[in-house]
Amino acid sequence: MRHEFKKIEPKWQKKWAEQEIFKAVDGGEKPKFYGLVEFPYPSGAGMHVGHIKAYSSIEVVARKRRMEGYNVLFPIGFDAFGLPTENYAIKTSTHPRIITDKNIRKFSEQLKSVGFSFDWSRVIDTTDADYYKWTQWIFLKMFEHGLVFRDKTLVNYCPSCKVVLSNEDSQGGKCDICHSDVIQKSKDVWYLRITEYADKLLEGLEKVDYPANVKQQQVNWIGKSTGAFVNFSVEGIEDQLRIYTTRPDTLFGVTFMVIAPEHPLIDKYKDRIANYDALCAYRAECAKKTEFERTQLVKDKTGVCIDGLTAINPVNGKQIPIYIADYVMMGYGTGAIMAVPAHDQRDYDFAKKFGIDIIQVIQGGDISKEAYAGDGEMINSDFLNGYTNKKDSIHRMLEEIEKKGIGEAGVQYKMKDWAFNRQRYWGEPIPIVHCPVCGDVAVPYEELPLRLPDVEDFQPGEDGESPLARIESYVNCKCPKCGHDAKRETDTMPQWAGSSWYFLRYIDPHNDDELAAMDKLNYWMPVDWYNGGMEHVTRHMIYSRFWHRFLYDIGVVNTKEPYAKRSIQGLILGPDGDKMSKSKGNVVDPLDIVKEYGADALRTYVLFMGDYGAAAPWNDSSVKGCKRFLERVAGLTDLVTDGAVDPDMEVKFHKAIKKVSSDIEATKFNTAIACLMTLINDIYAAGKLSREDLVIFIKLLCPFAPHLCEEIWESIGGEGFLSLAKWPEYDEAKTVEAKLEIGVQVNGKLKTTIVIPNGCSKEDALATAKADAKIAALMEGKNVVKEIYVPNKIVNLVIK
RNA sequence: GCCACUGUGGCGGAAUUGGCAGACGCACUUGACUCAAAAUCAAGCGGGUAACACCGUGCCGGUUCGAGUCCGGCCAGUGGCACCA
Repeated sequence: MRHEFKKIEPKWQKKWAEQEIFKAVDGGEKPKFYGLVEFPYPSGAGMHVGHIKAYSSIEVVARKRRMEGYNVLFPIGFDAFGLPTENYAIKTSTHPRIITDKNIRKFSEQLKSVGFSFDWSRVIDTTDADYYKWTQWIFLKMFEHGLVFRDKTLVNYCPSCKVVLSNEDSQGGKCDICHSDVIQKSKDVWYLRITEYADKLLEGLEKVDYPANVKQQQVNWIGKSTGAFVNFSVEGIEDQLRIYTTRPDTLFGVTFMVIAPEHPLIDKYKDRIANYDALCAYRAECAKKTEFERTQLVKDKTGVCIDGLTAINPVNGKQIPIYIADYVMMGYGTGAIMAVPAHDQRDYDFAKKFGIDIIQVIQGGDISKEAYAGDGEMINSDFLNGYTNKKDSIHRMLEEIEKKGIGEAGVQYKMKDWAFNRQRYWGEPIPIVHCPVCGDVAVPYEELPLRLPDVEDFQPGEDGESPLARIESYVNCKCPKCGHDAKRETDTMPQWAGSSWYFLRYIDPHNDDELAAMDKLNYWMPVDWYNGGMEHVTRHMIYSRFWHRFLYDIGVVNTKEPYAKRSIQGLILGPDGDKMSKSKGNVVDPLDIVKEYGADALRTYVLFMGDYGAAAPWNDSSVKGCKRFLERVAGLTDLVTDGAVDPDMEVKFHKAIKKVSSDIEATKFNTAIACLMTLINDIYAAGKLSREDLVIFIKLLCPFAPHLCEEIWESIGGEGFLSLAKWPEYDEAKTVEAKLEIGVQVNGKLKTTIVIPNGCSKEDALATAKADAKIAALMEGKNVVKEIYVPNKIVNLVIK
């Protein structure tokens, strides 16, 4: 048979669609498998080869599971709210709804042309009011449970996109969307109290099957530290200066304190501060710096001493000066620190610059040169002197602190609360009404969805106001509580909202009464296997785990964690080895590949190109290699002959079933395909194969190249769809050859190989080895000191 | 600076976890077929040698009968976090 991919690929795609063979059924006797891939953002550029690689892994697993007799849910949808579409809408004066619909159509066609076995009856679109109704519903539930709050604070603001960004969206001080510098701006911000879930998010990681580096990154992101809050009294004022430290046991080494430039203490006591103007000038200077500049680790510390406020060290009564400096951040801890220059490099640099005393309290290092952060005996520390164990000295100091009532043990997280509003049009409207009498009032649940009104102009306001703010009919409303004239919140939710729960909606996508029915959730959840990119490990995954855990806590879902298992795909780089980008002109369009080599070749190649988790450059010639392989597969039909079973070939097939099966589970798709290539080489070398063996071969290949395998199945009179046929099984006893070739070493160096029967005794193996002419020559006139035989693996003779 | 990972032919990458390094694919070379080219088929393909020997998994050392794999110390690179108190 010839491999006419242009003819057979559309043919089978049509048949699968018509007979809906990938449609998931809720419930039943079969075991369930819920495979999930990160749904695409339907950009105008269309599908990227990266999408193909990302989806092909779970595609292969889902197809294998179906053949193994599972009831499989493998859905797809579109994460369609967001800035790129809105920016395109502004540029082209086209409504984002029109653009989104067009892009979704294009994406769907493209996905279908690759033959992915998605259940197309469950497609969701986050911009569909029937969908975002439930996004809003979850938000209101969080509001109801005190997880939503509003604050006027300094936020990350992108002056180019005119939008407030979360920390996650402004990593490195650059806007995640347009990459311009993010500035700090005082704004009214809606927050989700994700920090309240920090411990639950950490705890949840213990039971899930994520790659170790993924877990590690999430742990780092949450950034839990344990330490103590200590209150320092300040001479002449009522308020205490509260600090957070991880080393309360170094309290005797405190020689100054530092507060963040934005610390409220300064304005509160400006009358007592002699150099208030200088402090304000310094503060203005800091505000000009971008977050990025400010967080650069610099030796050259800046700051100003507060003239008029002096703190008292609560353990020894010493007077200590207070500085403001921008190396202390308002956003972490209490925005104030006790500085121990002897044992913290930042404090050390600051003390050196400002000529402040450095008191060593931990023995070790050379503090004339740098701070000592290691362990050692406590010195100059009164009752702590002589302690050598960090844990013990911290414990002892905490006792003292609590006894004196000057503080308490506490924890801190690097993770901050989630800034949740955006001053943009193309997002879920935040269902809150501002009433002059009642304050912030939730839109009643029965009024959901709160629909996004149509507007003509999507341009954000100059002062960073949402385009919705200009629509009076939308803004002006009555308070749902008291009926007073009120105004709607006009900001929308961030891009991450819709993707924080989408996997739940696939389970029950058309339910008008609930986000998903509990019996269906009970059946399908958790997601058994979720594949995606490393870039979503700290944002989307943390957010969705947070939402899911909240929904669990209020009894809406049945599992604490949404994803039982996570895998990560590596990037596909351009043929030049650089990251693919339009500007570099090294982008590969998957549709071009489908046209030239076929969907099966494309699918096979993206999984064959290398270690699935690692980045690898695209190589057109290698795609050709995969196409060549598929042509040889098609040619197998011409080799089918009746006849006796070839025992060598039988072992090869059983080994292949075993390897392909286990490699798929281990995301080692490259070696699974290589194994089939080796097998086909062996078949061609033999020049024939049985019909039964051909069936095994196409079953093993079917998850990778389903169109061709279906076509072969049909051509040899197979019944029904191969995609639903039974996955082959192997017999462990038949995976081992009767005779094995093993290496023979002399003094640890390989000299030759011998053939021995499988499971042969040490004596026989050694005798065979010694009988070998080459080995015999090497042993001539030498004594054998040691004889090693590792069964079925190696013989090593140590001679002198 | 901190955390995690990686380093193997001309290239992408294998190596049952301590047991024949380089599977499989690409590229390349030679031959067959062809008027010719492409495609296909056959053979070869780490270095070295006429052939052996021998040398080879970033570098230095160690453990072991045996190390790509384990240990110690470097070097280089990737990803993430980052004045986090």
